[in-house]
Amino acid sequence: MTNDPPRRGGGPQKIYDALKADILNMSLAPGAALDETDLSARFGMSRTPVREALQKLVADGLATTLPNRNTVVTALDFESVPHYLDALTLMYRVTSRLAALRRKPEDLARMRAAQAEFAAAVAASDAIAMLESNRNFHLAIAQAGGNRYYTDLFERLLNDGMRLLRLYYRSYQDSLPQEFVHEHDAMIAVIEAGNADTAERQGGDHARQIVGQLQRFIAPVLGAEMGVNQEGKAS
Amino acid sequence: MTNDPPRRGGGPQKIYDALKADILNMSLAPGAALDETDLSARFGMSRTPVREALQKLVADGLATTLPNRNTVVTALDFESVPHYLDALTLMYRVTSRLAALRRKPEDLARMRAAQAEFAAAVAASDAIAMLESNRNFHLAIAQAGGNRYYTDLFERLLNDGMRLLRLYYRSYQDSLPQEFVHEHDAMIAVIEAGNADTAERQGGDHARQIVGQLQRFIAPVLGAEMGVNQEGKAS
DNA sequence: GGGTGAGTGTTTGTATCCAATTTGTATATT
DNA sequence: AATATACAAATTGGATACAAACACTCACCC
Repeated sequence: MTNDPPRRGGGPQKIYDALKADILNMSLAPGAALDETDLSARFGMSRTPVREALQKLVADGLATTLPNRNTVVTALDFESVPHYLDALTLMYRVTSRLAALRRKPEDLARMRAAQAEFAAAVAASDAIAMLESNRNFHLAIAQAGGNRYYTDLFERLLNDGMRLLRLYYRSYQDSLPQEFVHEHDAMIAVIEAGNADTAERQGGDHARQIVGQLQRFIAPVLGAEMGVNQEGKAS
Repeated sequence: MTNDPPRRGGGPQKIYDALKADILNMSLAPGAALDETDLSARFGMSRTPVREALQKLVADGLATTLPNRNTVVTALDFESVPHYLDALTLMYRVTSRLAALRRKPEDLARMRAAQAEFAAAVAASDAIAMLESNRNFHLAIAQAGGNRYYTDLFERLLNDGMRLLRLYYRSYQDSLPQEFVHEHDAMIAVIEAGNADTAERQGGDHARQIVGQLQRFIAPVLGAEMGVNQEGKAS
């Protein structure tokens, strides 16, 4: 039993992974400061690997920086949401179609593993695990298509989706719908059968549901119903 | 007349810009080593900004690195060319359609400026300037569409395309075709007119031409015609 | 000739230090 | 009270130093 010390080079990745997870599940809020000196103390490393990790987060669009200013978690920019949803819808269709055309047995195994985690998270009402495994499930579909240009874009879209949907589910007290479990199962079956047209349609439908979720999220709760004629009196 | 010293923070960007240009025009060949210590000496800066620039190139896919190994210029991977062309074709259509739907006057001005540089480069038989201005022209079209998810992917595709097409034109002694100048003019007119269907079709046609160029590049020159019956005697 | 180990040189990853820039706070002025 | 100014503290950008990891060469052995 050898206890080899870790080889050099893993520091930045460890910091990156931890911060990325916090950003994606909204533990680190949009606009939150990512201080080199704080993070250096928190992870017990010098600022050099911290800076490298932050640069990677910036490259991924998860953090934003300006010269001589501290790095912050990237905002969820309302103006870009329609652009996001447009690209998400297209890429759900593209990745699903390609997965149906090109998937291999090991791709299906990866989808099924992620789906099992998704189902377990839904059963446990664990919203964060659900969002992570959902992301991993759809990423596995994209990877099955084998085109890294599409996969990279889709991964960025899934990352942004995780943050947006965290808001959505949090506003519904993390109540998770079981029908998505069935939908994922159906997706796997169609991709396995190589039915590209149906896969693409399913992908598009799935994206439309996300559009609906985000539309519900921004729907007014009280504004149209709350009486404003008398101070402090709700009608 | 004040001679202010440059503010801090521009070092990495300067290195990045210089290396990126060299990578895109194939002055820096695929696989070429990007040594921190060499570059530190070349740019007259410490390794810290060099490392930052290299990390950005890695994030852009233009350089590739492994732990404790030097960074190299990313290979032009033959296996991914069909994936590349698939994504390129789709994204030419998407960006052209969006540009026709959403362009503003300043977008058109930017397209026209890039197109003027393209025409001048073609007239001067300057292949590198032609490839750069072609990239800038098509990027301006993508930016006119206003969706940064599409623009980012398209920019990556245009970068890779610059490297591939550099090979193509170099193998034709940098002979540049005039008809692309007319095609770009036609694209601008259609986008200005807001004709999304025609714009999309033009985008797809343009991509198909690039497919044709790369197919010609890999066509055998001698293999099918050169006699091999007698040593050293060509038939 | 081929394989192995030791020694040397080079490069990379990280820590530490220095200096520029920004931010926060205290004090003075209106 | 509001604003301006001065100063200190904190953070970032970059340089330098140290050590781990790798590449290369040479000597030795089979």
